[in-house]
Amino acid sequence: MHSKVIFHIDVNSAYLSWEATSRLQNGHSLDLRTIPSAIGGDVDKRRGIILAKSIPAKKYNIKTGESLMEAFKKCPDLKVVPPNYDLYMQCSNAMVHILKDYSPFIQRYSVDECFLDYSNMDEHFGSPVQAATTIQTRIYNALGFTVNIGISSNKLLAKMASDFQKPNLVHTLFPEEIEKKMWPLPIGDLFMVGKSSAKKLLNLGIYTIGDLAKSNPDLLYTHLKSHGLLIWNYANGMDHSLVSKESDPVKGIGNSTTIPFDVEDEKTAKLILLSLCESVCMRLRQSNLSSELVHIKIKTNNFHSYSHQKKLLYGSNITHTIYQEVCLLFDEVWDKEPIRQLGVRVSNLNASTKEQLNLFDTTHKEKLQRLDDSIDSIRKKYGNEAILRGCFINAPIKPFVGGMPTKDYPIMSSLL
DNA sequence: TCTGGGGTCCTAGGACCC
DNA sequence: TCTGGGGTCCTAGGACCC
Repeated sequence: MHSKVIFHIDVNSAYLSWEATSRLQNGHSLDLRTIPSAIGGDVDKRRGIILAKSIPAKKYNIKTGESLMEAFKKCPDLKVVPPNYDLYMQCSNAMVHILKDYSPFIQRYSVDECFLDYSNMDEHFGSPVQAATTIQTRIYNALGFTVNIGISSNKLLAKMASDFQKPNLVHTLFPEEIEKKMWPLPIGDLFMVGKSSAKKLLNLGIYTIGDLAKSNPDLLYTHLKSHGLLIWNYANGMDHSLVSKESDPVKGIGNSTTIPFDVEDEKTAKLILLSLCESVCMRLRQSNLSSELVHIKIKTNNFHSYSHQKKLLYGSNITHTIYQEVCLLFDEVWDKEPIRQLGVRVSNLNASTKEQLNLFDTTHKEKLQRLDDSIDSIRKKYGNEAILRGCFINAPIKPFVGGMPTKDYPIMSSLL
């Protein structure tokens, strides 16, 4: 009847569930999911926002993205725990490992969300709802956390369905159910309708997803350009994107950091930029890529952001080279306002080849490249802070800033 | 005492070329 | 004195996602 059957698997309150599960496995008796709790950053380091919350915390109207201070005002007893990204990656991998038993077509959409193509699989694991229920139970029994699973004939509808009532539920949203299940929802619930689009739509008298579906696409184009047509299609349940096994090639690599204090001098700013370049360039090299476009971003202490970018004549992944370009960009654009956050990003990526180094200055560049290679291998062996540039000694700056998605974690069950 | 960090895609405006 | 239009590339900024 349905040509395709797509599942969207979404971990309920992922960071918080994973932390709760991990604590139970490590002998804690309290389940964080049963009390008002949240995963949050460090207030002292000016990173104090809510990253995830428990369902009891949700009842206090605590929202992801708001500051811890606001959250404490709503719920003084809120239990806040710092994030642990390594744990999240392990849990995510363990879940995918299970999902692979039910279809070869799985797309990791984020650390806590997957699409799975269940088309023509009924004879193996039963009807879509039966299979989804089986998957849910297996994940809970093996790994200790709950997921919502949305089922439909395309990815958009499956994703919308997994967002219905939570936790630990399976929902369908086939095209014939759109009118009843999706159209009454407020416009902001639609995938790809954020704050800004919602505001424009409200001004046009469009309040629900149904209103949007029935609106005139020409009008939408006038006010929201191509994005208007995209969300009109979504409101009508139309999406033809495929569950893609291979993850898209990386388009860019970046790291940014909020500094615990306002930076008012060039020297400190450049130290931070160097530490960002260290992590960005190491990631570049690990992917065997080089970059032809370097980009920096500055956020001031009053939250004004601006950026600057530059094309390179030749691709590079050498820390020293990228750092020099970053410094030039910084000098060209910094307006001397106190800095809260700095970011470095590289894009226009190509497979790195050593040939481009032969054009000129060969010995110098080869030396730098060998330096990077040795630093990389030391860090790989002994950790990112095992080796650091002399300028970081006695400086109040971490010599290596930035998260790196780490691969090849053992699956979780082997840790339990 | 406010307000993270990792991404992708789109658009407007200017430069430049024919 | 007036005054084309098509195309591409580049940049900065904004919107959206998790």
